[in-house]
Amino acid sequence: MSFPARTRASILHLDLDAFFAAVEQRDKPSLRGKAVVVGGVGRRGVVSTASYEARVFGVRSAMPATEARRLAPHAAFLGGRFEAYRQSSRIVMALLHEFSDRVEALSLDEAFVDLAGTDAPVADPGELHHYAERLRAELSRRTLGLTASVGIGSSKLMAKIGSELAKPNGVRIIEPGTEAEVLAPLSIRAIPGVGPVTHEKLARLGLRTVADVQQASLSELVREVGQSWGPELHALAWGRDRREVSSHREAKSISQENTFEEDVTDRGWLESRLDADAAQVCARLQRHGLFARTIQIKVRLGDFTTWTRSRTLAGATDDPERVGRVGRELLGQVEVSRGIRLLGLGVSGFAEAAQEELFIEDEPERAGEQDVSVQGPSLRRRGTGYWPGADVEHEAFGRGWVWGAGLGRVTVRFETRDAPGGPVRSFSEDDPDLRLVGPLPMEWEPAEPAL
DNA sequence: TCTGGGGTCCTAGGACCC
DNA sequence: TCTGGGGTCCTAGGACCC
Repeated sequence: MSFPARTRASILHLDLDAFFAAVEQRDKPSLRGKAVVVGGVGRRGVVSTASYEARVFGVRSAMPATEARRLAPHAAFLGGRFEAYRQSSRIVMALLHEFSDRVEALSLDEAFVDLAGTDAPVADPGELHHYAERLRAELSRRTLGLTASVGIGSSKLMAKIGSELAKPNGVRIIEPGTEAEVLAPLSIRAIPGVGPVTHEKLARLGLRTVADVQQASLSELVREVGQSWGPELHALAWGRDRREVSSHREAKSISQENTFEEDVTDRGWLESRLDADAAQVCARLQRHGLFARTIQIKVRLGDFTTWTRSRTLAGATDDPERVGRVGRELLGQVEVSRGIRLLGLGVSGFAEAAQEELFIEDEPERAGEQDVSVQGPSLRRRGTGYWPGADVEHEAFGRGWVWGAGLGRVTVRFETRDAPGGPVRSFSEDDPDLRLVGPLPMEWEPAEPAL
């Protein structure tokens, strides 16, 4: 870490505004200008994204859906269409790659771009502002109306702080040399990595703003938040951040987990869930040509107590039978009678080739090995049926989206992006003329998924 | 009707090795 | 008779991010 600090505003951070909700409003004209909440629609769902109209009522990301319904009972609560979000995300990432070959996607709706060495006018704030506006305009054009906020600064930290200050639908350039003074008045929560726990620890020391942390002694910070995070936090408070934009980050783990509608005490049923999870996780391993050595399960009880159990094998594998078997054995170490709220399975410790096991560890044969049919406590999940917000097509009425579903009925609003104002009709859930479909294709969609 | 799902990174203790 | 010391791997838990 001896490379010099950047002296130019050459890092750009882009953040799509209320991304999931904005895609829904774009594709569902009757929801434009309305409160829209995207998230889990089950009993135990949480909010992924709230439209700005819903935020007026206090609805926020990560909030329990029950609370969101209480705050904004009239809002549209949708289950989410990840195919559509991925589609628009690919368009945005492809656009960013036209500006620089160093793009680091942080999630579907966020990315860093390294502008150094490109034709971006990084030395001229006025020109740079125009440049960012051209990028945002092109983004809106290609995504049919989504908006993004852009921050540009001398580091990842300042670019991200900039896009936060620019929200929604704006640009903020933080000029080199002004970092510490821009940061000073902000809450320490503005620094990425400072969550509720660190916030509380620092508040107990009387530190609330970034300025407070700038003035704090290093030893005090180390004592409170640790040997690694203390010095890091102090540096970030002064705007010192030399992290590079890295376009090729390799995955370190793959996992899958499910929260059940009701707590589960049936061990056999949980074991069959682990087999299903293992199958999906291994399919992803195989798609990426990877093999894993460590298998981990995660168990959450009704009272939110969370346990993990893991085992590292002598050799790497992508075999769902084997991963499932290890998962079930790990579950054997866990008391299940209090009721399980969440069960998950993950793999890590990747290798690019399988290794022969020198010996097979203790792996008892199970009776009824092939009986893995999954049924039981209401795993009414998407994919098995209709959910609010889903794209559907009807033989006679054409394309529309699910307005409501339940009690064997589905209500559909027949409208699309550019054809608003169609009729609303109800159908039986097993009406053969009605089916789930994927999102409509988009002109700027790149041929190959960027992944 | 409290609290998703997919990740990353850090800490700390014990085993084991030299 | 007190009980070195450092490095690496493994396990479990926890903070945090979107």
